[in-house]
Amino acid sequence: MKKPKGPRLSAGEMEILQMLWRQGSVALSEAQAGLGRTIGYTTMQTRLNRLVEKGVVTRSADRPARYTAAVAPEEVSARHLDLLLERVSGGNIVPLVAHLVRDRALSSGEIAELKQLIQEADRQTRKAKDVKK
Amino acid sequence: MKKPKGPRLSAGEMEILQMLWRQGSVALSEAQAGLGRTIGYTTMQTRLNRLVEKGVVTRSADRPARYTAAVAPEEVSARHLDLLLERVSGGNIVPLVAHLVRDRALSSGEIAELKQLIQEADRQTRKAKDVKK
DNA sequence: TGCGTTTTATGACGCCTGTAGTATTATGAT
DNA sequence: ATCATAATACTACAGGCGTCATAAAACGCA
Repeated sequence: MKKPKGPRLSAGEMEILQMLWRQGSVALSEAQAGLGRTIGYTTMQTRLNRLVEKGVVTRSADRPARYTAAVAPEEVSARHLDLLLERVSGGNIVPLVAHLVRDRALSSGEIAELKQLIQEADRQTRKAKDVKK
Repeated sequence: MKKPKGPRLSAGEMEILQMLWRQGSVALSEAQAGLGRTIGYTTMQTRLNRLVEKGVVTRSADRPARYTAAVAPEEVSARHLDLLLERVSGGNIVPLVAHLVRDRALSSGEIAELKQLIQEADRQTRKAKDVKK
């Protein structure tokens, strides 16, 4: 299994990436407008180009060039999350989940989904144990 | 409720903070040694001092000054996690938890704890609904 | 073809962070 | 009191990122 372990992305760079994930593929002008707040046209240009140099965004060759995210949200987010997990609780997921579900209003639907997830994990665990034993 | 919303902390700064959380309170020399890898003595000095200026670390007045984290791990981590949550799934915790429990070997104990957590959240949800209705 | 508009390319600047060298000051042992 | 050592202060510098201005090039329409 390869571990690309892409370059470090700052908060601001994540902001751009999110926008690209939302919009799909954008021209410079659209990118500028598509970002929530307002920044200079050439600022967006610079930032996008730097992302391209980093390899996380691609730029089309056609005239009004279109910028597209070259990395999947899951990919980037997973790395971030794993890092955070390591930091906050040494890889232990329970405290993390605890924080997530505590002090937060969950809908019945979400509760159901969560139960589902745990149930699945439970099955996996049991299966693995059977094999090992 | 106040929202201190501490200053932005880089990965490197988190590295220092973690060390302080582990060690409790350290002198400069200990800090240098306590970090996993090796960096210059004055480098650690500069970095710690900058953290002090930011208010996330305190320095004692006595001679070999002792540096101590001024923020709790939960505090910082919670902020990071909430940011990540916002980024990765627009505040939706289910996909995040999904990633956490999927592709990861959980012990039976962990499974139990997770079930417990969901159960609790479930109770909260029902109670709230009763009140509202 | 000429000209205004849009797109792209470059260059600049300041702040933050990691890195560390050098200078100064306090301590402690003799 | 003196001198080596340890601790602290001060200075410097480079690379990354956010910000943009200005210059150049390509387009499209009259």
